[in-house]
Amino acid sequence: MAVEAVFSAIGDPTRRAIVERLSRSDATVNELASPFSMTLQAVAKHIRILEGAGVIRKKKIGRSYHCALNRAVLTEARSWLDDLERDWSDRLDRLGDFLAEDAKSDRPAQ
Amino acid sequence: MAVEAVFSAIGDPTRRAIVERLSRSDATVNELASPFSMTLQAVAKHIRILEGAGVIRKKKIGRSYHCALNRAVLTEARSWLDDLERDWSDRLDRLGDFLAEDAKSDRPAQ
DNA sequence: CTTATACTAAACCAATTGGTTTACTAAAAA
DNA sequence: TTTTTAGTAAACCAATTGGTTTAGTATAAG
Repeated sequence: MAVEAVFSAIGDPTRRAIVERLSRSDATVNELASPFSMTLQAVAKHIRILEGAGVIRKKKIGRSYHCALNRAVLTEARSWLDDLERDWSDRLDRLGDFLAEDAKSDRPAQ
Repeated sequence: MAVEAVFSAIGDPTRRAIVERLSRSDATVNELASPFSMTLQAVAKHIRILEGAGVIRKKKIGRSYHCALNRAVLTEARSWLDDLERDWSDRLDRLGDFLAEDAKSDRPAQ
């Protein structure tokens, strides 16, 4: 599916917190919202974005909505990073890193 | 360190394209900008965001700026996803998935 | 020296985002 | 039945974002 949507979904700190929370246990929308100072509606919006990206699934049980992570999509995101690192490593094995000497300084170039 | 900034940085499609491009070879700001229809300045802004997040490094050589991926930070992002998946899997091993197809009336864990 | 190149810096603008409030519905509790 | 709970839906708003243009700086080429 869309790795596109996944990264942009977990790019938001609130949504990453929700995802982390769900990695520990499934939870209802209310349970997910309670740690935040924002309104339930705001959190519900974030949840819908995560749902739209396929990061989580939601299911109505009684009058509450239970949420759970969708492993497949998260695995896809990880694969994107895996592939990236592999391509990068392969290339370095062949060519060497012309920026290697600067690797220690984190400062942006000027 | 700031997985925060990393995910929000690669949450943008233009910036992900830049990162993918850099996984194949290092490149100058001009080289990175050329495939895009937007202005050089717009791409330069994206590059600065990636740099600020620690995803890439930039170095002035002559009058051009050369960019390269910063493996460490990308690895961190991958670790976040790894940890997430590990926590999630561990929990499922212990509890089972209440959203699994036949939908038992399992209460969500706290 | 003069001009072109490869950028950076900053002002500016429209569209998107993240939040609010207000209003609604379905299910459980009293 | 009436009320409360657990949400959804939508209008609305301020701040951020992603783009532009204009202007400036350092280096290389003519």
